[in-house]
Amino acid sequence: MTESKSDIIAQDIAAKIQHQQFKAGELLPSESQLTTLYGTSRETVRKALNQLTALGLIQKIRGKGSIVLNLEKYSFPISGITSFAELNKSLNMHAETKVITLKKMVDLPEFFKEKFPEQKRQPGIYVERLRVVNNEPVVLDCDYLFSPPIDELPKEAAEKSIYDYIENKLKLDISYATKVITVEKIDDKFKKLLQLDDSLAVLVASHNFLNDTTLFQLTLSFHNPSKFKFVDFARRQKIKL
Amino acid sequence: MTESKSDIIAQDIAAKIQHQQFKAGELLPSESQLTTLYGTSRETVRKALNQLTALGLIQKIRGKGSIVLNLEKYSFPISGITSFAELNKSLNMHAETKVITLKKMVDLPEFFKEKFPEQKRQPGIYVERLRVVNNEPVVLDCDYLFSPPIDELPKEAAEKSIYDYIENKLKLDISYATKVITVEKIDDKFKKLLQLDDSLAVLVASHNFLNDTTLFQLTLSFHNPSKFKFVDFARRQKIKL
DNA sequence: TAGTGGTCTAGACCACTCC
DNA sequence: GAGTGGTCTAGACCACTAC
Repeated sequence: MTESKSDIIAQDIAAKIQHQQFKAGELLPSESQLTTLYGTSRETVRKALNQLTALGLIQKIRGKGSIVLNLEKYSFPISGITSFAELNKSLNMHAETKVITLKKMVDLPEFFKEKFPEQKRQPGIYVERLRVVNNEPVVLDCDYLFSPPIDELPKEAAEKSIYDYIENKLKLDISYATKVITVEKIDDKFKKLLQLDDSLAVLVASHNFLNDTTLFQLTLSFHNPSKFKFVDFARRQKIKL
Repeated sequence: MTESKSDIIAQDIAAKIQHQQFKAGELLPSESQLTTLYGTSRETVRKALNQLTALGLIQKIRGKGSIVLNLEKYSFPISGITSFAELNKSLNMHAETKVITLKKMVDLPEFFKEKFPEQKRQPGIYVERLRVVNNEPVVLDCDYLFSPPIDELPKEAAEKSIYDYIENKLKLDISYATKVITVEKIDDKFKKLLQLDDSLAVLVASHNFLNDTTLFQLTLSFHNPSKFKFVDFARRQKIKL
């Protein structure tokens, strides 16, 4: 799990952008300058810059240079697969997580089967957690973690960060996810937990995969519609499907 | 606007995946095989594969190979900035677009100013379009195209594809966008157009930029909540912000 | 014309999987 | 040990911007 040179360079530049050492609207040092600065080859610098481009931190313009984009102005996209604990940390929210349920099961809960009809019977761990920000319930996260590869889940891990536990204790390699966002009617139990007037909630359903393409987790997140906000940064596709 | 070798290779492999010439769950030819197959260097092949990885078409596993992922199973993510016309084409929907309004203005409409309070006064073209699928109204798209760079917009372009007009007629280079998804109360006019019972709609607000970081378009899309579906593919971030 | 980013190459070494 | 992908290099040529 050693970091590559290009990752380190990307990290470093990203940090300097966030600390306003490189300011929005200004140009980064040129690729050849960065090459000598970091003592590496140009292609390696370019890989780092490409990561920042994909994230929306910079925009490269041929013949000119790399411009630092203004994140805050159009709202910070924190995409990728990001856990609540990580979000919490990077946004400095005052937030807490209440674990409502945590139990082993031999098969998926019924409402998971409805939303994920393609899933076969498999044992796992079911976790229900309420996210509370400024004393208001914001999200109800329902997770089903398949066993194997996840055979145990300590309560502290569910309270703190399941992803941290999976990556650092179990040494599993979380890689990618597919998410589907819809608006759905929810049942009274969840309605009450989220303190909703209406029975409509925003549902984010996701499949989460390890590096070896193993599906290790299914998630159903029910969001209070009035608190829901999803921010995305997208680049125009060159490849047509 | 010539296509690079790596783009062509990525296109080619993507097409073969879609036509099931490379099937889900199977391995692609190895990088060295692809290198000889396309008569290019390995780094070029790797750039192509990296694009497919970012799109979620394949997963690379060290020591093994590149696995073709199963798109349909977890719902086809069509992210990036994709226009309705392009979506329509790639999904084979029976859809039509009704242009409700198309006019030049000296400043943003009032409700745009509310949603985009940071915007300054600037002339532009305001377009209101209703997207109808299977005779049901699905989305109301409200666009404000800044002049410059967009000084004219023929009605046919609004009916067919604004993006096609901007890219191919005006030769402008659409590059990236930031999107924010929320749930909002909407006014009666829009409620009626979308034939909603409720006054809640899903709002997708986006800033759209050219390659040179010029903001050329603001969009407010009001979605019928019962028809709304947003699909996303995300990879775990290596860079922490 | 000088400087910028965009693409491509041929080769090297490493870490990992599989047998 | 043979084959896979991951990283890095030094150099080349091109297209574009700015002056």
